[in-house]
Amino acid sequence: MLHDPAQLDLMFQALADPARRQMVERLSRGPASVSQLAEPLAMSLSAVVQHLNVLEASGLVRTQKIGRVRTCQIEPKALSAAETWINERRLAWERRLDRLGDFLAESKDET
Amino acid sequence: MLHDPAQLDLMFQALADPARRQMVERLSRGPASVSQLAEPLAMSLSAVVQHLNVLEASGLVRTQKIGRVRTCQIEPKALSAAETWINERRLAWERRLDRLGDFLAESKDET
DNA sequence: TCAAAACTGAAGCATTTACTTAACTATTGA
DNA sequence: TCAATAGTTAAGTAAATGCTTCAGTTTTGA
Repeated sequence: MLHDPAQLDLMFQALADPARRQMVERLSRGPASVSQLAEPLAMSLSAVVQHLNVLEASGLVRTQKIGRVRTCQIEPKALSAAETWINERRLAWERRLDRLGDFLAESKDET
Repeated sequence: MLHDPAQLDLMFQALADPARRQMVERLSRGPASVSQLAEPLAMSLSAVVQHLNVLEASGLVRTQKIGRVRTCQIEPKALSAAETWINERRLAWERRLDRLGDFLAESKDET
């Protein structure tokens, strides 16, 4: 599950659009309806729904419809998958730089 | 600089492709030439160069050409911009959930 | 009851993406 | 010197993206 390439594709792709990031920012401050998400965005409601579908497919956002209102909220776990991938890369190159540092320090000692 | 939407677009877009993530993973273990990056990928060298251009434009990767070999390495600072954005969202909803928890606890007291 | 509110879905369109092949330019090692 | 190596660039293409408009469907409040 974790590290599924296709899952990460969808996640990063979802975050690669400013409108969708804005929607995620809004939702990180609390649940919202589709209309509320649309309000600050300069595009049709239809376009917002399409962005929302992308976010939902990526697992970043979960929605439930009650009556005629669809309420959206962030799925915290999903975001951490992206975070984990980035952290692992960072760890890898930090470890590498440490080893490199050690190597250089040793080389210096050997003069 | 930090939080520049266009910059984040490029970054997340760059990470939204499995081939490019694989290249980043390879580079997080140390510098590599274009051919070395291409070796595990089932696509033409030309395609790899194009992916590399995307990574370079996003700021995630820096390259320098010496002789006929282009050597590529990760730009650590760039990755942390994406990390920061994600962390801020996580912080926002964690704070919100805390407040919500407090509110629910208080409501309970008031019975 | 019935118009307004809140979406939803389909079709169309311009742009971007992710490749391909092919032709090209430097560098280098024997 | 000169063929192999390493990469670059351009052109073409199929598919995906990010919108639009328009024509629905449910719900709901007066």
